[in-house]
Amino acid sequence: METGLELDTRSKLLKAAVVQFGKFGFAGTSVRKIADDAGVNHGSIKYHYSSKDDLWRAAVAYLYGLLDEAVHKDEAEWKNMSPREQIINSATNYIRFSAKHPELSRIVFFETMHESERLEWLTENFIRPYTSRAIARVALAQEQGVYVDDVPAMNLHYVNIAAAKNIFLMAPEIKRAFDIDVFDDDQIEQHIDAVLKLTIRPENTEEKPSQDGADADTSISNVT
Amino acid sequence: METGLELDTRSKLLKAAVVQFGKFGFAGTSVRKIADDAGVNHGSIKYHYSSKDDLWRAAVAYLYGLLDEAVHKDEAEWKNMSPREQIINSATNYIRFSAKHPELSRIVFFETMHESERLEWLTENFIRPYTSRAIARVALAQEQGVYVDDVPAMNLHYVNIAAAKNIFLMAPEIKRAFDIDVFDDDQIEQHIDAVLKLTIRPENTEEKPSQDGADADTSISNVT
DNA sequence: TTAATATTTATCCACTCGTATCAATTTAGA
DNA sequence: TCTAAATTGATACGAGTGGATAAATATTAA
Repeated sequence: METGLELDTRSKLLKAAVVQFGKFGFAGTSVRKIADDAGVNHGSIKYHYSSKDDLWRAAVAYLYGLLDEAVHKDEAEWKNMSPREQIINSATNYIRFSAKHPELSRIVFFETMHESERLEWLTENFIRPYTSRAIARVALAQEQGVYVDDVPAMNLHYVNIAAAKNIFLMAPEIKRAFDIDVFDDDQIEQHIDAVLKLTIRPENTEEKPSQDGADADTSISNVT
Repeated sequence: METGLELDTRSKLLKAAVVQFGKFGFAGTSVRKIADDAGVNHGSIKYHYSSKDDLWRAAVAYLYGLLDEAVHKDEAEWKNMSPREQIINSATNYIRFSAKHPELSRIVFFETMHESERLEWLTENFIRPYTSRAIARVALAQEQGVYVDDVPAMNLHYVNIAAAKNIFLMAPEIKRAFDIDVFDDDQIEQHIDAVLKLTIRPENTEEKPSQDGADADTSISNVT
């Protein structure tokens, strides 16, 4: 049991749970719908996960695992990169993950405006440690001249992550209102390029003499 | 009936609905809880609003009314302002509104990832017209040098609004994880200052000769 | 005061929810 | 093959849901 390899009822339930919780949140999701989507009897949820709450936690932990994997997948190469390149690399990976799994942000968001044991668990186990590290990285990058430094690191951090993922959270709206699919690869790359241009300081602002602005486009977008 | 002045059952229900729908979304909110919060019998909802759905629509329309009012409250003075000052003014008002009524963004967000008649109504009546105008304004401001112009207006728009409001949507998280209340007036002003610094081009980038960077802080933050 | 209307309250109903229970079935080990 | 465990399936239950109905009360007009 629990080898991590099974692609059966248990993992089918997890996948379906990610989708449903991502769309409707904990309160708006019914375990019967999850079971239907997974193609299994709803009694099986009680067996594989002791409750709806447990299934929700499993879905969250699964997604945070994917996030961590995605953002750090090039970590081995960071030692060969400048601070600037590291930031660009992790930001790019974060944006790609946000496009691939908007569910995580949504699930967190659903829980965010009211007290609950779920929120407590979420904060202690994921949000606080994750955000603390992220803000520290932002502050460091500010010192290194990668970000502007006349703005508090916390504000900058929340602007950064919002800039990165908001467009994907709005995706159905945008599709509906303007018939643009922001999950198209082209759109994703365009958004990466836009966010990096908007959030990261031009390379030659302070120290170096002006180099050349013409190919900033490619230099900023094709790192990974 | 319906004079717009009554501060009674009907408006008490509306206020309570805004709060509840903002916290839990349509699916997660029960009309009984709304009635309890308003201090009235839940049967009254059927009387004043014909259904939960109607009450939700009324709450949305009410909030969009407040938004419009907030963003355009200085519109009379726009003719005396430079394009840059207009953008700063409306952005500032938008951020203040986002701090005062994070419910609107949340309510929209709850509906955003799945099809429904509510989403259709929302898109047609509010999102599409509102966003179209906003993106057009962004594009114009790009031409006028207020925003950077090497980024598509749509991406810039979604980064802008995300940067403006995300921190307030994360408020309970931030309070919980770092004990910071982003709704404090100081925090709000700090955030306005940060967002304007991050999204709006420095005044002297292109045309003018470099003037002075020292008081950019006050010049950008105290407009309204 | 009286009659008509507007509003509130108290129940009721059909339905969905999460979950508990237990039988049926499949799988694995001897 | 036989047995025990693991897994799945069918059903039931109490709680909570939105909405409907009609009685009770408050308000207004005559």
